[in-house]
Amino acid sequence: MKKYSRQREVILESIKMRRDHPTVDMLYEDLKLQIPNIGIATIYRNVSELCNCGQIRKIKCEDGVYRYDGNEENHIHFECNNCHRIFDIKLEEKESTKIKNELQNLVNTINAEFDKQEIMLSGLCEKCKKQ
Amino acid sequence: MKKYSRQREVILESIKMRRDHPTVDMLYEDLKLQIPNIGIATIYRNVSELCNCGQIRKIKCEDGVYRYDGNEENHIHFECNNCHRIFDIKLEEKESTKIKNELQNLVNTINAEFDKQEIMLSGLCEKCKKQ
DNA sequence: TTTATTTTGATAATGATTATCATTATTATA
DNA sequence: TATAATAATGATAATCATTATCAAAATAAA
Repeated sequence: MKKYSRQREVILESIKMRRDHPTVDMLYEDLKLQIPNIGIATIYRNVSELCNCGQIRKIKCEDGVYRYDGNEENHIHFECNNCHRIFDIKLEEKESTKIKNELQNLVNTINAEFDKQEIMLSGLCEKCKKQ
Repeated sequence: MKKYSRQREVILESIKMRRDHPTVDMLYEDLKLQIPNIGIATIYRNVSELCNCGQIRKIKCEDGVYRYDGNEENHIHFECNNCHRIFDIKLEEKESTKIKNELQNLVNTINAEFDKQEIMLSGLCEKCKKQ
């Protein structure tokens, strides 16, 4: 049974708003401004819950700290090896289904049932490659 | 300057041999049989080094623990949501270049410089979907 | 062989995440 | 509406993978 909480609402709203793939700590710093006595454990609990019910995505980065993503568009991720920011690369509908089909075919080769995908690219972002 | 060590040699050999994407702990348990007094810090140090020089790959799984992969073939990963094993899905040369080209095009849309990719799929493996 | 340098193993420190638990907030019911 | 039942919170302790430290051992160079 899911019970309403203002904390969960504010956490979800913040993640959906932001495009910088925040860590729990980043969310904590930000949300303290709205709910000064919010506990960091509450944020851990809720991002975990929100991932489970598919409202946000968890992404694993090079530094090993989880980041959270509320972008609902079809997209893949690009992490810069230098500044370690994560960029969303939007997929057009056509591209997205094309990639999904290719991946589905690959999954068929091991007779598995395909559910989710996470494509993480890395290299140098536009800014960092100019140095 | 890289100095030889038997430990590093044995660690690399074990990772290249295995196809089960071992964690550091799994490697530790195994390698103790060959080098009984090996320290777990030595394994951490060396897998990290071997990743940096591109001899093996590090993969991040759902449980947050790093696993290591010495498979040199072009492949992507599939993690079973039930048994949490990780399967390699081999890419034929043609497929591999096709995917790389598609990803290259996507990276171009954000003007970044493409270096590496990691495609992680998930769902149910052949065995687990039969239950 | 001697010296310089790197690696090792043991272990302490770190840091992100999870577990615990009394208190508080939300929902259901009388 | 008041009360009981249940779930969520905040504080903090516990966990656990990984990293840092450092004296001793191994390797390479002189």
